[in-house]
Amino acid sequence: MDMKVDRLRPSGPKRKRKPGRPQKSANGDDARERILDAAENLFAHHGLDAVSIRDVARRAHVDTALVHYYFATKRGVFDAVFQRRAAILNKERIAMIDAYEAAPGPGGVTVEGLIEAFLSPLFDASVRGGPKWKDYFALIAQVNNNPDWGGETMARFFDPVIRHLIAALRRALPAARDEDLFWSYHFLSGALTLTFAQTGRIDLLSDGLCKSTDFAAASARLSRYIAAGFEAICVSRPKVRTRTK
Amino acid sequence: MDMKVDRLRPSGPKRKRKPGRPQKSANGDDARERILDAAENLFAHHGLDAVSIRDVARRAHVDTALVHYYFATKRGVFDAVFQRRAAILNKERIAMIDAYEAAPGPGGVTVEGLIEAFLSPLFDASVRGGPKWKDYFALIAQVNNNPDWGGETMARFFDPVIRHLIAALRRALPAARDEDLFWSYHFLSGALTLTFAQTGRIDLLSDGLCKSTDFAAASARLSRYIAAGFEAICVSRPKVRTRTK
DNA sequence: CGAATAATTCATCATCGGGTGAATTTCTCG
DNA sequence: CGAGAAATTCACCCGATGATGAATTATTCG
Repeated sequence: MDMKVDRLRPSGPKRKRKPGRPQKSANGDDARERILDAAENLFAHHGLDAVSIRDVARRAHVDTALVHYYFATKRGVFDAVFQRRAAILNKERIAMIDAYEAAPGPGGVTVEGLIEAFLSPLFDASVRGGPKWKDYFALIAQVNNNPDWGGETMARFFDPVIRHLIAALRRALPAARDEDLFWSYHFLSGALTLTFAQTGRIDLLSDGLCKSTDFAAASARLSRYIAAGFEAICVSRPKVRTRTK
Repeated sequence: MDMKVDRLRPSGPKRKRKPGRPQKSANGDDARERILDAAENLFAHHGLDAVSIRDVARRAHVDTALVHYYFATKRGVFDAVFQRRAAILNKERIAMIDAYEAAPGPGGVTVEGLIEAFLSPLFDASVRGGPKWKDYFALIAQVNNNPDWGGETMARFFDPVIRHLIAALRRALPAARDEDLFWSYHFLSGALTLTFAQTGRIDLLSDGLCKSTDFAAASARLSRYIAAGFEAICVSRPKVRTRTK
């Protein structure tokens, strides 16, 4: 329940190996990577607090102390997991948005096109990147909905991309008000997040007709759905009374 | 991390007090209620696993053993919290949908009208019901996104209402395919859930322009947004290619 | 009142969990 | 090889945690 952040002891090797030499093995089979993979999987499926460092160590076939050696603290493990794939992703997403804006289809820049550009790296990674990427997105889903430190963490890692998207949307919807854009993005974020969480909810609700794991089906619908929402909120403003009460 | 469900010992009093006599106090100040309130608040803000029974007991000014006396196990506490407000809510929501279908506005039943009927009891409770209701919804947000047991739990408590909504939507959108309806609802669920989670994310993203706690602002936009999404996905089907690859 | 039952507290257990310092093995490079 | 650094393991601390049985107080009702 408490959330200590002080780091009393440095973690990891004091002096890095000289760069250029192979780090023990070229594939991702170092203990460090194994720990990250194990943590990613467990955190994604059970949540940060439900998983102990011992669980992670066991799954990585590694001693508990080694986890502390590399990451100092449990939160350190988490941050490392979170960080690992974020950078790759963000670079791709910004590139996609820019590419689309530079060369949209014949009709010019559309909201749907922007949303699609923003989302496609995510769905590409989860559909083609294998189970580890799916785990990672499930992890993000957890964080995004954590009322304690989720907002702050997400902001720290993903705000640049999102501001980039919103700026592009603002250009595509010049009449839109900022509040409407932010709330519209917020709803997008929620819809996306629940999909990534893979809760099995839709499987139960639809009696098996739809599958939580079927990101292709979600991807085929989400952009249109969200684009329509954006346009409904941000384009015509007459019916939205924002001065509430 | 484990999820024991076996209940070895019965919980609570073996014989209930005879009904009709006041249960110690008319207001909600019994220990039992205090425990539920404390748990609701703590679980909502920090998540189930991040909160100990001791935390709950401390906050309720009650001995730890009393919590076990009433609810046997930690999960028992959680279920009781979850259950407490669900029944009330569900009854209201079904009534609202039925009322709207029986007497829609001049234009007949619309998707937006149905969504609004479905959502209004929630926003009413959170705006007018005080902080405990807000806590409760934050709790639901946690559950809804929990990949471990979230889907199952949500289904157990809320599926009837949702199936009711979907049936009504099917009538309003006779051309819609079921997969599209389910996925559309899924996105609605995610958007709603993230709003209820109150992560402070939108506050950071919008530099304070929007507030996570401003459910009125969310409510003013969500129905239109979602209705537009439903219509985009469920009405015209040409562009959606569901047979992916 | 007084017995029965409910509500509540106390003391305690066994385990888990994060974290740590020292020891041990493995690797790298001169 | 052999010194030094990195990687990994071992043994351990100690507070927190879920849970429990017995004891104690409060309440109800005949």
